[in-house]
Amino acid sequence: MDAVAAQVETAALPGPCSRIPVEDADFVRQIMDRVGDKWTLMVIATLQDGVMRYTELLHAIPGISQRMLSRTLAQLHHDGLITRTAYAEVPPRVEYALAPLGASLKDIVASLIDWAITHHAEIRRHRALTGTADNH
Amino acid sequence: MDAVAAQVETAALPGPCSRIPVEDADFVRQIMDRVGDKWTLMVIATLQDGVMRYTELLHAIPGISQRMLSRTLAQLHHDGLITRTAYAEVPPRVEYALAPLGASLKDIVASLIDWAITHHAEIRRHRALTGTADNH
DNA sequence: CCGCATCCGGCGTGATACTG
DNA sequence: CAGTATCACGCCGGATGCGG
Repeated sequence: MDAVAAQVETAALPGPCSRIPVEDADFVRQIMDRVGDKWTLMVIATLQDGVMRYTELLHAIPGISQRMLSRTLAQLHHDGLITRTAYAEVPPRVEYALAPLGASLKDIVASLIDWAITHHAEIRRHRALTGTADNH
Repeated sequence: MDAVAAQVETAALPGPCSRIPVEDADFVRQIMDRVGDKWTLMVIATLQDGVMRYTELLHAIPGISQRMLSRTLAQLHHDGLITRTAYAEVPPRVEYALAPLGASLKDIVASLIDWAITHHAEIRRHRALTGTADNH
């Protein structure tokens, strides 16, 4: 956990990055559109474990639909974050894994998950305080 | 890489998703639903600089609508990630800033942005290769 | 049989206009 | 200036069907 945190700090250290360069803001937004998607994050997080098949992912990510899984996998593959290996066999088998580019996101996503596990109780407490108002 | 092989073996173990504790998986998903939202990430990233007003945020985050900004700010405030300070004055003034809980996410979000800036060129290149950037 | 493209219903999302 | 109400559109999810 600390190792991961250290990596995060290392990545965040180049201080002046606190403000997003205006000329990069658009690119950042585009990337965030992909990476900042809940299913994308969940898929990458799940693929941390290694090679997985379509149905495995479908089962490992509760609540995701086949449509969204297919689309997310296609996007990730299209962006070069994951690799897709299809075996022309019977029964058919398709295996997904993190490409190097996706692996570079691994630590960050792991940090996010770590943060979620660490702070979810606190968030739920805050939600309870602010009022029941569970957002739609 | 040997590390990759190790991960494959880990995945081969019976049971999905060994990284995320099963009992926390649901919580992780819930948190990811919030944190894994593009606007949430953009708002937190923008608030890294410090205190900001509604219109400032609206202008600082290209493409966000008033509705989504209000909603996102309300959610973040509801979850205790940001603070909301309203001055009963004319003209009205509302200032938003990261709460300690949100500040704990700062480094991770900064890493994400850093990653986006570092790799967006590579992603765009992959997109061009995979097909004419055509999303069916 | 698994992987995934397609079709349709419902809801979240975004642009505009309006209120305090 | 800060935020809400309204409406039309586009995206998400579930079921179905097909190809390999």
